[in-house]
Amino acid sequence: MHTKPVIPLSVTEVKIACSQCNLRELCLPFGLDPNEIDRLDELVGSRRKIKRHQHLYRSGDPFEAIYAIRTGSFKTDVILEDGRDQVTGFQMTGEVMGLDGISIEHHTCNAIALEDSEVCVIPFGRLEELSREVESLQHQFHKIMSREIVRDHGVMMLLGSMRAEERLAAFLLNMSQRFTARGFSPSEFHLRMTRDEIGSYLGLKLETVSRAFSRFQDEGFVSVQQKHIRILDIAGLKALLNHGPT
Amino acid sequence: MHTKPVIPLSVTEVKIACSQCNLRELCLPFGLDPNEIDRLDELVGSRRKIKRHQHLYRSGDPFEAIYAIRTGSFKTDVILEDGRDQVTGFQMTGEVMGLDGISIEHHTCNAIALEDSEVCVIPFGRLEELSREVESLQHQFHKIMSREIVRDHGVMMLLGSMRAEERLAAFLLNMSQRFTARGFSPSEFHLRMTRDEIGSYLGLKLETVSRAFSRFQDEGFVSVQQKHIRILDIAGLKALLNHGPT
DNA sequence: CGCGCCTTTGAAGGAGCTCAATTTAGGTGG
DNA sequence: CCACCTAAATTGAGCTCCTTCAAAGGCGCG
Repeated sequence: MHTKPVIPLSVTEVKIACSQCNLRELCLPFGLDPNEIDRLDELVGSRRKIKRHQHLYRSGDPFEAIYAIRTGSFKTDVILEDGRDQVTGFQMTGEVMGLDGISIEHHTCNAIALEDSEVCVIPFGRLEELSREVESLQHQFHKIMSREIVRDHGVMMLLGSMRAEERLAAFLLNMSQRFTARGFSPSEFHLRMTRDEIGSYLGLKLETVSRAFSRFQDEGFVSVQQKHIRILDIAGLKALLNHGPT
Repeated sequence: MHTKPVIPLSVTEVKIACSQCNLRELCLPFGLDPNEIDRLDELVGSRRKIKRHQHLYRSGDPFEAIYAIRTGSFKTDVILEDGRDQVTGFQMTGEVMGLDGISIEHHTCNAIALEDSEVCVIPFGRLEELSREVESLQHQFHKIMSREIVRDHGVMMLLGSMRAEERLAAFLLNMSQRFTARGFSPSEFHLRMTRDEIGSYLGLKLETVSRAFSRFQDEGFVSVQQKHIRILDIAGLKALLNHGPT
């Protein structure tokens, strides 16, 4: 231990700054000038690594910070007293988690890593402080919260008025779009969640999800190999959505 | 007309101030000291009356302000290209509408009055401005946005994993609770929305809603006379929720 | 390489939907 | 003030889509 070699700056120890982060266009720094980003950097003190299947936070935990995903992905879920649970969202890099906790100063859902992941910890009190000084940060934060509300409305729409195959098509198109926004292929990606988790999110049983995947494959819309998805006919999937019931 | 008697201050012309508003405990002024409330008052310039079935705003309208309900009630809905629509929420006095518009600077849903109503118009730019100066206002605004997210998660839970009767029970209990918070009876109230609108919100057809109401009445949980509801057995309704599927 | 978890697929059953008829309430005009 | 008229609500019967229950296959991880 005493002979540990002196490495001036190991790669993993390099301070990861918002200004250097390639996710800044999706995340809190969006719209800030370099000076302001530096101030945000000071605020984002620590980062946390979360292993697959581990909780970032649990429902009931005191709320202290929000989290931006640097690497990996998460699901959030809500659990009822009787044991039923529902996945309320899947989060990807650059997305912010924990906003639900502001309301009652405790988290109201669980955040669980779908793969080994890393998040930036953003102490909420200090974020409010800084956003009182930096207008563009304040506005971007409000946009992020609002976006979450809009997203939730979309899910309500999906759960309330779409058939099983429409829900899955909407889900796949949404994933595709988010992968695209991160510089990945729009048509080929790897789902990190199980059929059961997709089903929970979409208000369907895992068997129904599996059957819908099979059906999409038979129809030539996608190629499905377990969690590996290749979209062959985006227009076809979109068409499924706009035809309404029956 | 010319002989109109001079009334120094007619009741309807009195400036309605946040500081005087009996909804302030539910609304934006919550947690502010009298001085701060006065500053908020200056910001809430105008009020708008909206007649039953009229729109407060429409999806696509440019976003300029958020709205706090002074009297009456509203529904918000989202409409898809294919014509399907879904009610995303019912809003009561003291609740804030329009938060979805912040994200893309346009409203993303319609807000429609369920009865003749009045709202306080809160210009959003000025709200951001003032909340940079008034910490407690900033925090209360964040709480209100967060509450909306939590509420939406609850609806997702309901739509994704509850049976028809559970959904209606949850809906009734939620209404009861919100009426209570406004000083009305927890057990007797008048619904302002139709069965069709309830159904849309709960992801059910209006016939299913109607049948569930009838069933609740047969079981002695509630007394239903069209829109007039009397809850006879709150515990019974709550028990419906905690029994899970099957 | 074996075990467990995830996924796929089949068959039967049920919750909620669709279609349809009737009743009721509330608003309007004579 | 009452009759009318339309919108909303109730109720029934058959059907559909999704669920449930069950079994087998496959992938990945230790």
